[in-house]
Amino acid sequence: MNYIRTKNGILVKNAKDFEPRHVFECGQCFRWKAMPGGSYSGVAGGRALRVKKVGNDILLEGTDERNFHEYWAGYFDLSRDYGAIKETLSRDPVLKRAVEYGSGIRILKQDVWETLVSFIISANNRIPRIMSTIERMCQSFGERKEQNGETYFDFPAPGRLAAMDEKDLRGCGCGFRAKYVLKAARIVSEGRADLYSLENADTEDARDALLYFPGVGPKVADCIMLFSMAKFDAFPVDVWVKRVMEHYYLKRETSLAQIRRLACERFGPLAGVAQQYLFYYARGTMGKATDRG
DNA sequence: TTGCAGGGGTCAA
DNA sequence: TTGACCCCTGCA
Repeated sequence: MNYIRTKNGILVKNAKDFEPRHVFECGQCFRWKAMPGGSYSGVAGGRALRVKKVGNDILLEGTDERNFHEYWAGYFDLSRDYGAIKETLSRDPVLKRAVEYGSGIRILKQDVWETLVSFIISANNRIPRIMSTIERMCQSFGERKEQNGETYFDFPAPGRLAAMDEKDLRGCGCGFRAKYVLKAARIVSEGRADLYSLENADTEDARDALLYFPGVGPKVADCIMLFSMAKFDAFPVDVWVKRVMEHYYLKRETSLAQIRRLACERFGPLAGVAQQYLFYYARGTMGKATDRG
């Protein structure tokens, strides 16, 4: 990819398949906030960043070239050709519309531990509350850092959360998910599961391993694999994806497991990317979407 | 103003 | 297969 250094950041040139609003509001991440003027501000990988579209370019403010290469280029999946992915998916007439609607979506490569906890919290929950719960957890238990005079908080490490009580986590707004987060933290910090090795496992094996965590069912496991392990054949089915799949493809009430199976057959190794376009399309066009950040 | 249903699922029975 | 689960919001 092409980029130039600026005074306090990196300008990625001709990033035509990168629209910050699509990337940050398609439901894959919870720590990016929309700022006045259309930029997004967030924390990932222990680093703070501001992201803004400038014409056809993307300005990443608050990083240097080293951190850009070490972290952000991978996080934003910048080496992948989403134009080619969209072309392939657009052979399907429904996906063609969905891809046009969310043309700037990219699948982020997020931290596995943070993604595990975030999606445990997402169960039967709404986006604004998920975001505020995670932010409170970070402020209460995450490492405090400063960058250009601004304070931000890292996502708390497994050992840090493992040392807490259930009531501490309830205090952050986790609700009934507090016990799941706590147990997951203890499993990871005690070395009973190696989250980061799952990236190298095949999708079915990684899925089985994730289902071992309390609070992780089929949908959450698929989200973790798609949004932190680049397993693009994972197809998370939530109510919106169920809705859009039944409406445009299946024409009848269908079980979650069956929708997942049919989608994987139909979309193959790009099923997860297709899911993101369909999800964003459904959220924007099908009925009420009152809880969008 | 108050009350109630329901939400980007999972668990347990 | 079904109800309970935190708690906040929208709506009657």
